[in-house]
Amino acid sequence: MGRPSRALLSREIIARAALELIDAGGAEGLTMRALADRLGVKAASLYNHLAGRDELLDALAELVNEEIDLTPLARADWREGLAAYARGYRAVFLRHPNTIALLARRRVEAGRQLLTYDALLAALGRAGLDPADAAEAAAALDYLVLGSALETFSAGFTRDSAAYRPHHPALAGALEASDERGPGLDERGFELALRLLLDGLAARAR
Amino acid sequence: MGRPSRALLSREIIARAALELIDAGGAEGLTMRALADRLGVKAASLYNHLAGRDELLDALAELVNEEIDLTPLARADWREGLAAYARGYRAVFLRHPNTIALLARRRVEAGRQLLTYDALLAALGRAGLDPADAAEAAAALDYLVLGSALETFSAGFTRDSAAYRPHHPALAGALEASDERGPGLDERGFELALRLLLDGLAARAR
DNA sequence: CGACGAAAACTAACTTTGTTAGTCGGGGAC
DNA sequence: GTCCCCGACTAACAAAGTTAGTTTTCGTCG
Repeated sequence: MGRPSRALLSREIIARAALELIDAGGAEGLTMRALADRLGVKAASLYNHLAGRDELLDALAELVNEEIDLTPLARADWREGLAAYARGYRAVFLRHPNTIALLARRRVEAGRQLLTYDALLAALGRAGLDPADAAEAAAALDYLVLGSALETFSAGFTRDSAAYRPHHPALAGALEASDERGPGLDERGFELALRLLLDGLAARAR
Repeated sequence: MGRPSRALLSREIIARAALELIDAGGAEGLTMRALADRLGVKAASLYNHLAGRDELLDALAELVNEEIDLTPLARADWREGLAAYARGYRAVFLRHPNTIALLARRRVEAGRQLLTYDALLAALGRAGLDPADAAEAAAALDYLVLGSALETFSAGFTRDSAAYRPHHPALAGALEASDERGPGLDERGFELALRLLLDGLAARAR
């Protein structure tokens, strides 16, 4: 075949196809051959644009991280800004749940990461925290946001809540009471944690 | 060779060797052949005890989760109990950081997981939360604990804090101020989040 | 304008890894 | 004492990541 008139691939095109593949078929579906197939190309061609699978995952991590909206961090109302940022972060991983296993613990494109933390710390400064407190608060927020993105608390409880009563009464009672508030325990738990954290920071800032 | 006088392997022996391998050499080092080598055995023999690699990861997840000390959750002082549990959980993953990528999003041995959540919810009930609030609080704690176990906030900042000043002034200021409090930003951030969460829950319980 | 080198696709094949099939020998059950 | 099952083995396959070497096109430099 030889070189085509116009390039069929690019780092970004490949990463987008990889994300689609993972969203549709889970993390195990992502193989170099399957990815090449989806792009109408042979696996070896991918290596003209990426050093290997590991760099593919880097590109994927970049792509997903770019979906996170940083603009809320610039808002004048620091509290609403931090909350909106945290919700947006969580939403991205709810949209791409299958990427989590692949991207957990992967260091993100440095530039964007630094930008994010700088904006986060600036917002915390605006909240009235001194810089050392702001550093700790940023770490705290980071933990909450990442944890809530990774974990689905309620997914582990597949049975009817009554079935837990014999051996796990506290669990059964909590699940039943939560059901009466409607679905969305995960989200309510996230919102609770977010509120308590921001309340605490506001109090500390005074 | 035929069958040996006494079995060389067992599900648990294999899982322990796998954990050692991962702790020493990272997640990529865990291959069926390398694992068998470490046990003085051939790879195929592992399949007499495990259905496959996936079940090996299940066994590994069990092993790591068993390291988490649940006894604090039974303490009369609910607050100290929850804090000690959370610290212990985090400590386990600090001890086995390389397992995180493998075990994130993996459902844990059902029995122990249910036991944990039941104890967690009982402690929250003792704190005075009504059951529906307790469910949300358990999710919130879960997020914090998992997030802080997975992420090392400060690991991304390898340069001297002054080097960030030109482009990321808020970040530079926060890192410098934090350094003056000594090392351990990650831990301080975790402790901050934990304190604020527990404070908030205590207030809500009243 | 023509030659040349780099880029980007290809084919073919190698290596590593997970896994399965089938073999062999020791120990407990009858 | 015989039987048979368990748990080790050897051999081999398939899938996946990767590399080598080929071909064709494009852009650039005389």
